Amino acid sequence: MHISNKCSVAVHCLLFIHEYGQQTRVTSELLSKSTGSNPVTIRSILSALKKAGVLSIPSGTGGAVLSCPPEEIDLCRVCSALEPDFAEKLVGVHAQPSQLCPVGRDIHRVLGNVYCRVQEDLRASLRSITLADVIADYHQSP
Amino acid sequence: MHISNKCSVAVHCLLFIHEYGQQTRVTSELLSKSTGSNPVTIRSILSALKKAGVLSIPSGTGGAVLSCPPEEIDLCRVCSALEPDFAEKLVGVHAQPSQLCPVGRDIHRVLGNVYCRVQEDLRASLRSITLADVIADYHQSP
DNA sequence: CCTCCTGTAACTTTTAGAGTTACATCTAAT
DNA sequence: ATTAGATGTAACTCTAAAAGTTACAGGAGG
Repeated sequence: MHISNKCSVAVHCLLFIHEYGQQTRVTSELLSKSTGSNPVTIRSILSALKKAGVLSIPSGTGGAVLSCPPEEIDLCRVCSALEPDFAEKLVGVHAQPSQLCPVGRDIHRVLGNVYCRVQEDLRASLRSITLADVIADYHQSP
Repeated sequence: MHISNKCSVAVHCLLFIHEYGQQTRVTSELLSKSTGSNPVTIRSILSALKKAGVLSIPSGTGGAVLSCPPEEIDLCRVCSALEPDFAEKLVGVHAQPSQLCPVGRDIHRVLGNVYCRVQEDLRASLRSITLADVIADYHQSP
């Protein structure tokens, strides 16, 4: 029923890297402490973001830095990096409708058409929010 | 990462009831056969839709009928009936960020602001699709 | 009053997500 | 060169939410 919290952890990491990436070597260990997730999960998230061209990690020495201006890192890009077909999986579909029933035979096609619009709307919504927005919000007082 | 497939089963049931509710007594047993879900799950779904004023079920004798024109049954209403806070749960948030870290202390507030917009967009998207659309699609040839 | 249905509660099964352990590999510094 | 500290991944376990299952009380109509 929800997009996995990897997305939230990823945003947390990106914000952290933006704030401290210049001054500190931001390792998976450090991000693990800050997020409360374990280092392996962090590494798999950073690895996915790296493949998506969002950040880079000097091999051997470590320490993540953004390789893209925050305005160009939108949430759709982040979610896609973590889970390429996150939008398709948004709404679950029952697997075994009866093929003997006219409704059952057609329901997958019908739901596919319907959810397709919802998926595109979701992607558009996520595209409209960038890391720059998150950073701006972070710097506002509570 | 997804809205539970109850939503899909619910749409399946509503479509089935619209198509056959006049001629047949549509019981949870029958819907169970058509959807491939078990009767108790069906009953809990129908029960929720009943509370939302979408359909009615004569007590004792059974057999669901729509109590609302299909144009007024949108997917947001269906999802809300099944899971009142489905939109809030859309994107998972990591539970234990470090309170010792400036980013960790604020991340929940920031993510709340960000996801709020996504949630409202999702609701609007789901509101734009009604059972009438689903029925129209169903009656189109594949 | 007997049968068929719904409404629910309690328990079990399943499964996806996250955590854990382990280790190969790379780089820089000593 | 060797060592220390980092990433990249694979394999396994743990956990929690969703769905299935069993069971039974209660209403309506023949």
